[in-house]
Parts: sequence; structure tokens; C-alpha cells
Amino acid sequence: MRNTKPASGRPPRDAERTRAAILEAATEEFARHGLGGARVDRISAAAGANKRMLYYYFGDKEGLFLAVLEAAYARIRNAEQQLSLVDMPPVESIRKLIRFTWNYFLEHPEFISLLNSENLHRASHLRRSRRARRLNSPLIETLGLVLDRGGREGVFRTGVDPLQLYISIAALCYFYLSNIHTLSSIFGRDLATAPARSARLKHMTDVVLGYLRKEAIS
Amino acid sequence: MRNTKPASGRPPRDAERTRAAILEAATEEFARHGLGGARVDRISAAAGANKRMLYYYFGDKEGLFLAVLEAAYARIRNAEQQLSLVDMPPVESIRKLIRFTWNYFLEHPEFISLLNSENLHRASHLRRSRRARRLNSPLIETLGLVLDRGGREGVFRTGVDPLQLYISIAALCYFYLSNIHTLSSIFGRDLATAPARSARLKHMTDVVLGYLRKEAIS
Amino acid sequence: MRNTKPASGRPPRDAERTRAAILEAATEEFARHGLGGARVDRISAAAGANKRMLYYYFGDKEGLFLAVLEAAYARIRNAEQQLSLVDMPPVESIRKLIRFTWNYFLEHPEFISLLNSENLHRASHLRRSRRARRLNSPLIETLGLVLDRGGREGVFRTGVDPLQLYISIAALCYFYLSNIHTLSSIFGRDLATAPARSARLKHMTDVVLGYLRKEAIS
Amino acid sequence: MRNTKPASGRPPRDAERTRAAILEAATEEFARHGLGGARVDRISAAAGANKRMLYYYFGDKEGLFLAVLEAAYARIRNAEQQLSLVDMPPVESIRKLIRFTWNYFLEHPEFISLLNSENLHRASHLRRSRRARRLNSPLIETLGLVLDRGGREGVFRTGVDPLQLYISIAALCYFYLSNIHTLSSIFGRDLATAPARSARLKHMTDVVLGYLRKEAIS
DNA sequence: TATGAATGAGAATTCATTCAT
DNA sequence: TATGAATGAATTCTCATTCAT
Repeated sequence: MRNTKPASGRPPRDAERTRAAILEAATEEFARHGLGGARVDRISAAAGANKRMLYYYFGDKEGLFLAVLEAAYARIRNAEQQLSLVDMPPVESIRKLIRFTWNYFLEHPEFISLLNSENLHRASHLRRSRRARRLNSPLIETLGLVLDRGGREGVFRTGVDPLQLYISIAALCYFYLSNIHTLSSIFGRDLATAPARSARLKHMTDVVLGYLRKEAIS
Repeated sequence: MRNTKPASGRPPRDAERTRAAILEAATEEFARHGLGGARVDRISAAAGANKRMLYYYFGDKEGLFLAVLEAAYARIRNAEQQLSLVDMPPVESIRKLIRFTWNYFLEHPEFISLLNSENLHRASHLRRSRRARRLNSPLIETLGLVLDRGGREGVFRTGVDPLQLYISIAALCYFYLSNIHTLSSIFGRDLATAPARSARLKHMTDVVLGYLRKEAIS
Repeated sequence: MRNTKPASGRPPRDAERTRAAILEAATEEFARHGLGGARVDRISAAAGANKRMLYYYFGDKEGLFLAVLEAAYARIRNAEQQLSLVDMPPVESIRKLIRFTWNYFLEHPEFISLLNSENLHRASHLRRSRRARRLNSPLIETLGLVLDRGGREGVFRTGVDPLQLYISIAALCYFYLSNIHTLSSIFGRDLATAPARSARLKHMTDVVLGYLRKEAIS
Repeated sequence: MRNTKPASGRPPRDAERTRAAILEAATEEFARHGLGGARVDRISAAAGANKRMLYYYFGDKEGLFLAVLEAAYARIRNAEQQLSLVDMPPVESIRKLIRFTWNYFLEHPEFISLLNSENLHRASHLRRSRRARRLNSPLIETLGLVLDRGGREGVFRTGVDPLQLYISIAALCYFYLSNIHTLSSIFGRDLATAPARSARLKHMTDVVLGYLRKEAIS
């Protein structure tokens, strides 16, 4: 049993701890430099682990990258699960979902970077991962319930595909943050300031709720 | 235009031709593998040019990457300039803008990849580029005019920041396409099929126009 | 003999068993990949033993290689001892010896590989081994007796050095089998088929008996 | 044209020379340590070439090994071609062939080592080589002519397969030399001395000619 | 006896870049 | 302008071996 171990400071032969340290260091490194730019040496150094351990636990660089991706997905899915969207007015649910998504991306820039890297490689790692597919968000279902209730209560338009909406919410948050540097540079306007961020959150909420509200003209 | 060149023997104006070949090959390579994963050797091989030429014309790998980025931006700005949004009803203008953005991303996946790479590096290349800043989209201004007219005509809500809206439109298109592989993999639904794409275009248009229409409740 | 062990539960005399398992796995690995190409990891994995055990029992990789060599020699010497060459007509003795050598090499390709590896290293391991020197074949003596008798009986030429003859018989068998792949490849003729092997055995017997028969011209 | 180059001492940018230097150093290294034990670093150092050049010219370590093998085969085939066996009495031809084979192996111990290594790997490199198959020895044909003539002249037995005989001659020479260290060690008799070698040459000649002579009893 | 974790030196291979011509 | 040869520093990965338990 694992918890029989003495609670002494940083035991040197703690498999779980070493594994976790490598994973954390790798997350940081891959997020900063991408898969191609990441350096195995830097990862092991940052993890305080022997380089060999990285291969011992994860096979190779790509295996480590996949493990990092899986862990990042597991974290966001886990956070989503804390979110309870059903016991409140639908408009509030949507607000909450947008706020959550926005804040999660804001607080976990590494998630955005990792996704970008994986997209560059056409999801070749995730596609091979059984574990990742199991992480299929249950949020879609919940969002469907919220949309249904909003429809029944007459506050939302009907016929909205929850997956499309989910993707759109993620898109509005993700793109702004992932492209914040290029956009700021191109448009000569610093989009990373606190006021700019607040304005963005408001805009996104307006867009989504504006779209969802009843009495459409389109 | 290429046909200004003299139609003499084999190497007519090799200088320009070599440069262009390198740039094209590099665009492909950087789009496929990112900055860190791109290989100078592959680029020169694909361009049919000696490796030395690459350095001769672009200084180094990063200089080449910047040139590729600038060219990609120049192309989209150029395409945007063909777009005339002012001489039509505002709703039509918006539809047209969304369709344009969507199709451009669809037809130029390398643009998405390159942007992703540049974002990974926090826009460090673009920031240094004078030329890129001059590429500041005039579209924002045009979009402002469209929104104003829609407001005056009573079909659009007022007070919409054209930059925010521009970013949102780009976001809705970009994210879907850039993440199409991870999303398809995670949600077990092929988002790249023609029907899926049509559905997406419709959804995005609905979102934007739904948001813009008058009589808001939010 | 193995059946002296108690037939109790799972690990009866793990010590001996582990040692034997390692030795067997190592024989296979060294035969397949040579000393330089053999992998300690693969050996311990194949033996189902912890890597540490390998060092515990054999000191290091080279020690293990030597143990493997010694065991291989012990096996062939042991097999030779079953062979009784003296109680039959000399011609029959020689036939039997050739057949035995041929079959032994055929059935123990690992012996050939191991010898090749050791030769590559200029017998540096065997030279250090006291045990190996004790394995000095008593066959030479027996062969001497056979040749003497054949000489006395007038069927063999006289003055044949039994060591030279022994080496020649081994050579004729060994080379064909050890080089069977390169020879087949170079001469475009599959030397490993059953008919090819029979032909070879006949040829070798002809060569040796043809050489030994009385009435020489040379 | 290559020979237009200035004849200055060791031109630094001579492709052919660099290639040859690497090949020579590699021959030595592979012969001494086998494929698995050879070190790319040592090869490039011995060749006075940058390590990168090795990959530039030969692809990888195995490609280099194959090139070394092919060159070694080309050398022996070339030497064989100098040998004229037809214009002399058959007995002399055979003597000459044995002497040649023996001396060639004696003077080119690297050939024996390389062959041993290749055999360890089941001729996997040679099998892939078109060039090696073209090196198919024309000696077999010549040997067939010699045997025919000997048969017609009544000095040799008939019905001898020249390939079998060729293999046997090679075997008698090769095995003694390739196993000289293990044999000396096992039998406690230094087989590498000059007298021992002379005795071996005589023995081998006796065996082959003894076998070939007419009036068989077997 | 046995084990899984750990190590550091070193292995093959690759990289962006530059030189001589 | 262009080229093939060359370079040295990295880079990923592997190895035999040892440690703590």
C-alpha cells in the first residue's frame, strides 16, 4: 500500500512523486515551446529528475506529450464537473458557463497552448488515446438541458444545437486569449489589460445571450 | 505578376524565383510543423534551392518565419480589400463578412497554423515587424460604418465595438477550424464533413445576426 | 539434474532456478545479437528476473557472457562424451564423428553464434577462464586412436595430425552453417534446404574419407 | 572533372577523399568491434572527419556497415580476378587456389571479422544489397573448368560440385583463422606461429588434393 | 534473495549555420 | 547568385550499473 510510506521530506524513491514532477515540468515546457521546441533536458532539469526517468515512465517525448495532454483535459473536465448549471434560471446558467470558460482559460493559459500544439499536429496524439475519448464532456448534455428549459420557459430561441453553442462559447473565449499577442500587435491596442478583459467578457455574454433571446428577426 | 519576366532560357530572373520558391516551401513547412518542428533542410529541398540561399535571402530561420508570416498577412489583407461591404444592406454586409472569413480560413489552413505558431511564441516575430503593423486591417473601420448604418436603420443594436465583433467573427470561424481535429476526436463526431461545415456556417451567422438584431432583452 | 529439486509450490529453489533462467535467456540474447548488441534489460525481462539478480549471480555483462560461453562448451563436450568412437571400424568412426559434428552445429546454432562473438573479441573471455581450459576436448586423443588403428589396418594414410583433422572436420561443418546466409545470398542458391544439407553432409564425408584413404598420390 | 583539382596536400573539401577516409576507418572499427560494438565517434575521429559527414555520405551506422561490407567483398573479388587458374595443370590450380585463399584471409583479417559480424545478423545487410549480389564469384565457374580438366586427364575424381569444393576450401582456411584464438586457448597450443601456419597450409592442401585424387576407396 | 526506482555517462543522430569555390 | 561539403553544438534516447528497501 502506497500510504504506508514514511512522511519524511521529499522521499527520493517515490515513483508517484517523480512521475508527477515530470508531468508538471513537461506541461510547462510544452506549453511554452510547443512539441517541437520543447527540450527533454529542460523538462528533466525542471522536474529535478534524471532524464532517464522520463523515458522510464513515459516511453518517449511524444508519449510524455500525450500524458500532458490527457492530464490537461482531465483537469478541465474535472473543473467542469464542479459546475452545477441546472438549478438556476437558464440565463444565469449561460452567464455562468461563459464566465467559467473565460476564467478557466485565463487561469490556465497552458491549456490553450497545449491545445494549439496538438492542433498543429492534427490531433495525432489525442486520436491515439483511449483515455482522452472517455473525457468527452458531459457538459454538452447539461447544456442541452439548459437550452431546453430556456426554450420551454420562453426566454431562449429553440432548435439550438448544444454542441455548436458550446464550441462557439469556447471559441469566443479561446481565440481572444490565444491570439491576444498577435491581435494586440496588429491592432495596436493592448487587449490584455484588466479593463479590456472585462469588456471582452461583457461582449461575449452579450453575443451569446443576444443570440439566444426569443423574438428573432433573422 | 509573373509574366512580366523575360521568357528566356532556363533561369530567367532566378533571384526572384528562388526567393518565391523558398517562401512557398517555407510556408508549407512552418504550417505543417510549427517553427520548432520545421526543418531548414526540408524547406530548401522542397524549394529546389540551395540551403545557403535561404540564409542569403532571409538571414536565418526566424527571419524566414517572419517573412512567411508577413506574406500570409499580406494575402489575407489583400483578399479583404477585394471585399466591398458598404454598398449593401447591413445584414447582407455581415453575412458576407462571415462567409468571407469562413471561406478564407477554410481555403487557407496554413494561415491558421501559422497564426497558432506565432501565438505560441507570443507574437514575438510580428511584434518586431514594422511591415506587419502597417497591415492593420482597414476592415475594422468598414465594419464600424456597417454597424453605424445598421444602428441608424434600426436593424442593429447600437453601441457595438467593431473590433470586438470582428474578433468574435474571426473567433467563431477560426476556433472551429483550428480545433477541428481535437474536437472531432473528443466529441466523436466528424466536424470536417461538408454538411457539418454548412451547419457551422449557418450557426455562426445565426449567432452574430441574432446578437446584432434590435429589441434586446439582456 | 533438475529433478533432484523438491516438487513443492511455486518458488522451490528460486536461487538455482533464477540463475538458470538468466543463463538461458542470456544464451539466446548473446547468440542473437552478439556481445555488443545484447541488452541486459532484454535478458532480465526474458528471464523473468530482476535485473539486479543478473549482477548478483554473474558480476556484470561480461561475466554473464563468459558463463554463457562456458555452459555452451560444457554442453558440447558433454555431448561428445556420449560419443563412443573406438569400438567400430575406423571408417565408421570418422563417419560418425562428422555426422555428430554436423548435427550438433545444426541443432545448436547458438553455439556457432557464441563462438563467432568470442572470436570477434579474440577469445578474451575464454582466455581468462580456468574452467574453459579444463574443457579441452578428450576427443583429440580418441581421434588419434582411431587414426592409428586405421593406419595399422591399412585403410588410412599415416602421419595425420588428429588436431588438424579435428579442426578440419569442424571447419567444414561450421563454416557452411555459420555463413549460410551470406553464402546463400551471394551465390543465389538456398543452402539451408534439406536436400542442400544432405548434399553437404555427403560432400564433407567424401572429402574427409577421400583424404584419409590409403594409396595417396600427393 | 575530378582530376582538375590542385594537387595540394590534403584538400579540405574533397568529397571522394572524405568518403574514402570514413570507409577505411569504419572497416577497421567494425572489424575490431562488430556492428554493435563499433562507435560512430571513433570512426569519425579516426577518419579525421566531422561526425556529420558520416551521415551525409552513408545515411546511418547500418548504411555505413553495408558500404564497408560491399567494399570488402569488392576487394576480394577483385583479387580473385587477378588469379589465373586455367593455364596450368589442374593439381597446380588447386594448390594455387588454396594458397591464395589462405593468404588472402591471412592478410585481410578484417574480411573475416566483417563476415562474422554479418553472419551474426543473418546477412540482413547483404541481402538488401543489389551490389553485393553482382559480386557473385566467377571463381566457381573457373573451378568447374579446372575440375573438368582434372577429370578428363584422369588425375581427379569426377562428379565434384565446384561450389561445395569452393566452400570447403574457404571453410578450411577461414575457420582456422577466425577461431584461432579460441582454438589456441582451448587446446593450449599456439596456432598463430609461423610453423603452425605452414603446417596448416600443408594439411589443407593434403586434404583437398587427397580427396580429389583418382582411385577412391570410399 | 528479490525488487522497482534511479543514475550518469555515452550512444546515435540531427540541427541550424557557414565555408571554399 | 549559387553550390556541395563541412561544422560543432545540441538533441533524443539508451546503456550498464547501483541504490534503498
